[in-house]
Amino acid sequence: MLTKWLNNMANNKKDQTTEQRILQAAKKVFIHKGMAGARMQDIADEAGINKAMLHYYFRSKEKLFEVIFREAISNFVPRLHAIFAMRNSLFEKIQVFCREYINVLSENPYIPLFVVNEANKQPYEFLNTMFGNQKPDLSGLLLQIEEEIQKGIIKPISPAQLLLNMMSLCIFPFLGRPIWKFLSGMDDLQFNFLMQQRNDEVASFVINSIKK
Amino acid sequence: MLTKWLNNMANNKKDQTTEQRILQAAKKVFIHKGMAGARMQDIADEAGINKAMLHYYFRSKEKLFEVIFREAISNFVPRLHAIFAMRNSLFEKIQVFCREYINVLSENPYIPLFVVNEANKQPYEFLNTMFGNQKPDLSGLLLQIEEEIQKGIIKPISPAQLLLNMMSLCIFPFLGRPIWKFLSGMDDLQFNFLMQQRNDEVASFVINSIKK
DNA sequence: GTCTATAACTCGATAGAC
DNA sequence: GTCTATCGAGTTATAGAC
Repeated sequence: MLTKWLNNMANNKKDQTTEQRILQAAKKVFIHKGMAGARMQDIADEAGINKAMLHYYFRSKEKLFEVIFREAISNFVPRLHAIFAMRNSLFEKIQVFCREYINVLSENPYIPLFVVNEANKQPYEFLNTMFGNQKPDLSGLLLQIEEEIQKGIIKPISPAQLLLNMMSLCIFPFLGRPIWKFLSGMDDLQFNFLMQQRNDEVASFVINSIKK
Repeated sequence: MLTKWLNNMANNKKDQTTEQRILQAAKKVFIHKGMAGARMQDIADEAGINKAMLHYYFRSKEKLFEVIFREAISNFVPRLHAIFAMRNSLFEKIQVFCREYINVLSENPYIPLFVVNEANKQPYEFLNTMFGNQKPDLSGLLLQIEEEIQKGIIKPISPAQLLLNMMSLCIFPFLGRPIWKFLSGMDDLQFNFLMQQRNDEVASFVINSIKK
């Protein structure tokens, strides 16, 4: 057990357990090709093992996919819930929303494409599973926006549009990354720098737009 | 020929040629399931014809996909090029950019997911084909932003971030549509209304944020 | 042009030796 | 635990009658 744990700590391929190598390979292949496009053979090749081993460890392609997916969102969804449940001033909320969102996605840059694809195929079923049958409650935030407009603190704007704007600004770059790199000619290093910079700037961009 | 043309004009299924019905069905299925997830049987069923007819008209699944895709972007890409090539004031440019972008995508709401997916699989090859080996030139717009900041017309902002913001605000809603519908509880009608409203509001949102 | 039947192939899954 | 070999379901693609 200790040996296994020690092995787990090493990132070196040779020191990884087969199970870990499979998980790492599957993640990569599923992200690039999606559930339908991914082949067990691709995953086996990527992991440098035999196809039969995949079934030995995870029984089926579907189960393997599920493990990957649950691991990916297990850390992600609670943080989303937390963001929507916060009780701060609107400007603070916007700041935390953007920072947390971009941080979470920077750590898991493949999640947006993954989620967007599955959600497009099986919206209700997939998203329900993803959010553990408990969808984040937007109404608190939407109501707060409404109130701040009434009070004259921010400029009039449709609360739904404002929230959609925030989501767009935080999520899109991770979906459009290859397109942006192609158009701008940036390399990975430059793109990552852009994302880091963005972490500070997005909230300001939103707040600048609505503050009086 | 005239008869065929007249047939083309009718949207009624019975008056369409088999070829048209296949294309329409294929579009629908490919959008919902992606290239890998789509089944020729699904397309045949959707078109109300036999599977063999698909091959009679388009030889292979790959060729059919290609036809759908080329048709989809043939109208799309030139308009993108035009947007970047415009010679107006920055605020006018932002307005046209957002309006044109959202208009184009409202007419082809499936393109973003399509492009984002393909671009993630084969960035360079795919995007080059898509843009006809002639990538839109961002530098004009980026330079103009730089200049307006120097002149003190707009607040300081990284030109790249500003452009990425505009793209995010215009494109993301079409990718995140099912997620947004799930979270907000909106139906298709409400969502489409949101997009129409957005057409007017996005440019204002951007301009509000950067104008002094 | 359209259909039925079936060949050819891909891919997930399993059996069984080591 | 790991491998090779192979099965069987599901799919793309084609042959051939009408």
